[in-house]
Amino acid sequence: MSIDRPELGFLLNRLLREVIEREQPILDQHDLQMWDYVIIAALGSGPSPTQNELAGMTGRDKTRLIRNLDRLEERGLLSRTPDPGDRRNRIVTLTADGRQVLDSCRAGIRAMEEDLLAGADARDRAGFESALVALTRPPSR
Amino acid sequence: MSIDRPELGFLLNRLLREVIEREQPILDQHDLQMWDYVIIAALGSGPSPTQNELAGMTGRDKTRLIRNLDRLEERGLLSRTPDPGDRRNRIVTLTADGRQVLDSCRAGIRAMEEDLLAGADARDRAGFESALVALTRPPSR
DNA sequence: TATTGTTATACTCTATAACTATA
DNA sequence: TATAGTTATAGAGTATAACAATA
Repeated sequence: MSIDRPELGFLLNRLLREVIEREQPILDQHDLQMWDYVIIAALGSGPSPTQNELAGMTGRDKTRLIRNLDRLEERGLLSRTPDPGDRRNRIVTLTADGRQVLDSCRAGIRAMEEDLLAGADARDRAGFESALVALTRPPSR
Repeated sequence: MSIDRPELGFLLNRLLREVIEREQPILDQHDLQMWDYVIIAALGSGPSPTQNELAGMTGRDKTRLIRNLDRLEERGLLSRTPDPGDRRNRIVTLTADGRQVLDSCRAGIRAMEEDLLAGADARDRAGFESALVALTRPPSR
């Protein structure tokens, strides 16, 4: 049985907007749009992907990804190099500068999350994070 | 201290999209868009508001609200009547048909949520719902 | 012929500003 | 003059299709 509460969609929407609003000033410090951050965060969590793979990882359409990559490359935060194995592909890699910006954002965001989650009961919070991870993992679909 | 997990924004975004995806077939059954449902849900949870108040309640811009109200009124799910006290205002009220559609959607959504939340450990789930409500309530701002 | 990256086009959604009627 | 509701216009964001290079 469940507690009586507003619908999940309402609650999740409200909370996500709160998170986005709190992340904005952090990203602004590095002159990053939300999609820029999603992209460099994806690049910082594994081996360098092709643009196509990066599009799949981030959920951004491959045609819309390009503008972001252009800007980030011009700022020296990432580089695009042809794949020697298949020269149709371009491999996207985070530069040292890009890594530094990513780490700085991550630290700021982690601190923001700590502050936000402090608003919940400590025991509830543990269940919240655990369930959130479990529910987000796709059930073998 | 927190468990090691992806960022809140990532998790909340993924879960919200899952919820929206699962709600879509329910709303489709009643030929409702997401905003239509948000609107009739707001109308079903208190005294009949003016269009301006309804815009504030739902977060929808008052100019964009109008198209939704036009469609819903034409379908007989709500009515707009001039406020006798201030004839600039139009008071929006759910009709009996609108109430019936709302109740049907709510039942379907509640069942969907039960199914979705079954994917989490029962104890975690209690903390999840409790923390979600607590974190969504604006801290006196 | 199929695929990657790219560009161009059309379409949708959103934001802003005007208009009317009431106050 | 100011406000609620409405409409119209311009801008941003998005989807789709075409193109060049490579396989």
